[in-house]
Amino acid sequence: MRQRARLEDVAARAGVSPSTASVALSGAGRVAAATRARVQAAAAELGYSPDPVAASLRSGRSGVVGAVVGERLLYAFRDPVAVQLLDGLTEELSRLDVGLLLLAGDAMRSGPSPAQLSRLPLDAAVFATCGLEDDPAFTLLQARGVPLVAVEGPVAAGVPLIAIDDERGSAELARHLQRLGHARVVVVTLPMRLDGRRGPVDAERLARGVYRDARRRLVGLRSVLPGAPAVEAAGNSVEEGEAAARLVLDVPAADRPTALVAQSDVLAAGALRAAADLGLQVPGDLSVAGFDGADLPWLAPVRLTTVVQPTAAKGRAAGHAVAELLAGRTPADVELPVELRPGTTTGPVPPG
Amino acid sequence: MRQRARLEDVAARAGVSPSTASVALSGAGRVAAATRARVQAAAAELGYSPDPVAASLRSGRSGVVGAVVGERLLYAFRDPVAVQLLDGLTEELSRLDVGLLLLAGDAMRSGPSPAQLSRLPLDAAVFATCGLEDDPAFTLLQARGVPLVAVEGPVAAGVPLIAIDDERGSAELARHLQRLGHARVVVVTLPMRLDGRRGPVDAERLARGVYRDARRRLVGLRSVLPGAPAVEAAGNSVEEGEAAARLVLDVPAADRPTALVAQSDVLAAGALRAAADLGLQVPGDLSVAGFDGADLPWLAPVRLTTVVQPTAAKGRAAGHAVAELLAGRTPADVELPVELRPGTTTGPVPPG
DNA sequence: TTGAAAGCGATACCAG
DNA sequence: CTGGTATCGCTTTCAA
Repeated sequence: MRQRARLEDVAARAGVSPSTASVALSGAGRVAAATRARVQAAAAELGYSPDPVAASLRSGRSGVVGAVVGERLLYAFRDPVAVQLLDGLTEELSRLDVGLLLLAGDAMRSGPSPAQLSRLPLDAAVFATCGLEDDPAFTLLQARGVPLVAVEGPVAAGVPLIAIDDERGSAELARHLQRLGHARVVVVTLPMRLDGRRGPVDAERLARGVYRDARRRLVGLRSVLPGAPAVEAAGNSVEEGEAAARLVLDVPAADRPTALVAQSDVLAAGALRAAADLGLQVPGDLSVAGFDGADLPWLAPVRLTTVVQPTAAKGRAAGHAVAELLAGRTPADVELPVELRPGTTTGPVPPG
Repeated sequence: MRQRARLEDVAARAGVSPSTASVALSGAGRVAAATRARVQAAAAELGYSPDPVAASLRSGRSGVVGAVVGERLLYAFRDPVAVQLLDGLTEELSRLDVGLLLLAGDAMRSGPSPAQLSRLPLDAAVFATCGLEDDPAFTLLQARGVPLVAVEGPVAAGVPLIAIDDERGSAELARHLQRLGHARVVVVTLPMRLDGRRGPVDAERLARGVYRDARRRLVGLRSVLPGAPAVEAAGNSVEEGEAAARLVLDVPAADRPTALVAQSDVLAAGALRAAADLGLQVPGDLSVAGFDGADLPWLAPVRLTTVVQPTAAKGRAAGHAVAELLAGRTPADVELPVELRPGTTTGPVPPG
C-alpha cells in the first residue's frame, strides 16, 4: 500500500490547484459544481482523508476538549453524578463536533500527568469533577493559555464558573429537618482536601478546605443549624460513607444524632448501610438525607431524601460555556437552582 | 496580555537561533550547558509552552488515542464492566503519556459522528465497548488509516483482537448448572443487534447477531445444554434484565425454567429483581447466574454466581496493543482466560 | 556547538 | 471561480 494521499495528490489528479481542492472539499467556498465533482471523485479514488493535525495547525482548532476528572477513572465513574455531568457535557460538545478527552489521574497520581497536559492539543478544558482550589493541572493549563471552564471550582478570574446553589440547598434541607424536630444533626461531608483523612471537621479544616462545594454545603446547613458537627469522609463512595457514618452512629444511644445529612447521595447510601448494620431503623431511629438527586435505583424501595441538583444541565451549561469560549465570547458564570426532594428516609424526631 | 510566546521569541530573547532553542528545550541534542540555561531562562520568563499541534505535525504523533463506546456515555458508564475496562486501558495509556478521547454516541445517534471521527487527531483508536461487527465508525477510522484495536470485536484483518474465552466460560457455567440437576435452563442474552428488540432469539436472529460476545456466550452454553431457549434483552442494564427475565419467569410454574443464565451480571441483577417481584426464592425456586464478575456491591449479601473475566486486564491488554502499534510493531491477538465463580444464587434444582 | 533552511500538510487571503 | 503564496510553529537535517 502506498503512502497516504495528500491534498496535493488529489489536486493533481483532478487537475486543479491545492487551494481549489481544499475549498472544493471543505464545501466552504464558491467552486464550480463540475470542479467540485472532479475533486471529490479524485479524493474518493485516492481514498483521501485530510490530515487533521495539519488542518489544526492552520485553523488553530484541534477539535479536542479536555475534561479533568481529578481522580482515577474507576472511582470517578462509580460516581453517578460525575457520569451524568459528563453525559450532559458530551451532549453539548457533540453538537460542536468536538471530542471529549479525559484527563484523569491514576492509581499513582492524583491528577493527569504534566507531560500529558502539555503535549495534548486542547481547544479548551473543563474542570469537571474536582473543584479543587489549587490544582496543578489548572495552573498548568492556564499557563498554556488553554481556555478553561470550572464546574464547582476552582474559582479564578476569567474562568467561567458553573455551579449550583449549594448553600441554599443545604439550608433548605436543614430547615426540613428542623421542621421535623431534629436538633441533633450530624453532617458527613465530602473530602475537604486530598489527603484521604477521615474524621471530625474543625474550623481550621473547614477553612483550609479546597473543595468549594463541600465547604459551601456545610456553611449552608450551619446557617440553619449552627454548630452542627461534621465528620469528613475520605472519598465519595458508598464505602467511605459507611465508614464515616459509623464514626458518628456507633456510639451510646444518648449521644447519637437523630438525623444524619450526607453531602452526597452516594455517601448517604453508605450511611444507610451503616444504620442497617447497627440495627437502626430509618427513619424511625434515624433520619438520613443526601445531596445530588443521583440515580441510585438499587436503593429501591427506599427513596432517599435529598437535594436535587440538575446535574445533566450543569454538564450542558459547561458545554455551552465551552462553545462560547471557542466562539471568542466571554461566558458568564452560571448558578443553577436546586430543589429539596423529601423521600422516605427522613421523618419526625424519635420520641424519648 | 500579549500573544502567546513562540519558540522564535524565546530564541530571540536568549540570543540564539530557533533551532538551537528547540534542541536546548527538548533536551535531545548536544548544546552547551550555558546556552541551554539561557534558553530555559528565557522560556521561563516568557511563560513559553510549545504548541502541541505544531509539534504533532512534525512528529506525526498527537498523543491522543480514541476509545469508541458505541452508545451514549450515560448508558456506557452504568455498565461496571465498561468502566473497569476503560480504567485498565487508561492505566496502560497513561504510561505512554497519551490521552484517552471518548468517541461516544449521544441521545440522537448510536455512534460518534463522522465529522468528529474525521477531524480528530488520533494516533490510534480502541473499540472498547461495542464489538459491533459492521460499525460505521470502524470503517471510517480504518479508511483514515488510524491504527485500530478491537475489544471483543469487530474482527478484521490487521486489527488486533483482545477477547476472553466466552465460549469456554459459558460452557463451564452450563456444566455447573447441569451438575446441580438443571435441565430447564433459559438464557437472557445481551442484544444481538442495535435495534432495541426484546424477545426470543431464534436461529436466524443468532446468525445475524453483530455482537461477537453475545453470540459466543450463547454458543458456548448450548454446547453443553443444546437447545436452551434464549430471550434477548434490549440493552445491558438492570431494567432490561428485569424486563427480559419477566418474559420467561412470569408464566405458569410448570413452564418456568429452573435456572436462568444472564449474559452479564447487570442483566442478572435485573433477573434477581424480577424473581423477587414474582415471589420466587433464589436459589430455592430458581437459580440465577451472570457473566463478568462485575463489581455490584449493592447486591450484598447475595453473591451472584458468575463467570469472572479479567476486565481490567483486558483493558490493559488493549492499552498494550496500542503501545505496540504506536511503536510500529504488530501486536498479536489476545485471549484471556475466564473462571467460574459459584455464588449463593445457584443451587440444586427444586424438587417436584 | 550553533545556525540556516527545508519541510510537515492544509488553509486563508488576494490577485487575476 | 481559480491559483499563487504566505503562513501556522516546530523539528530536523546539514553545513559552517
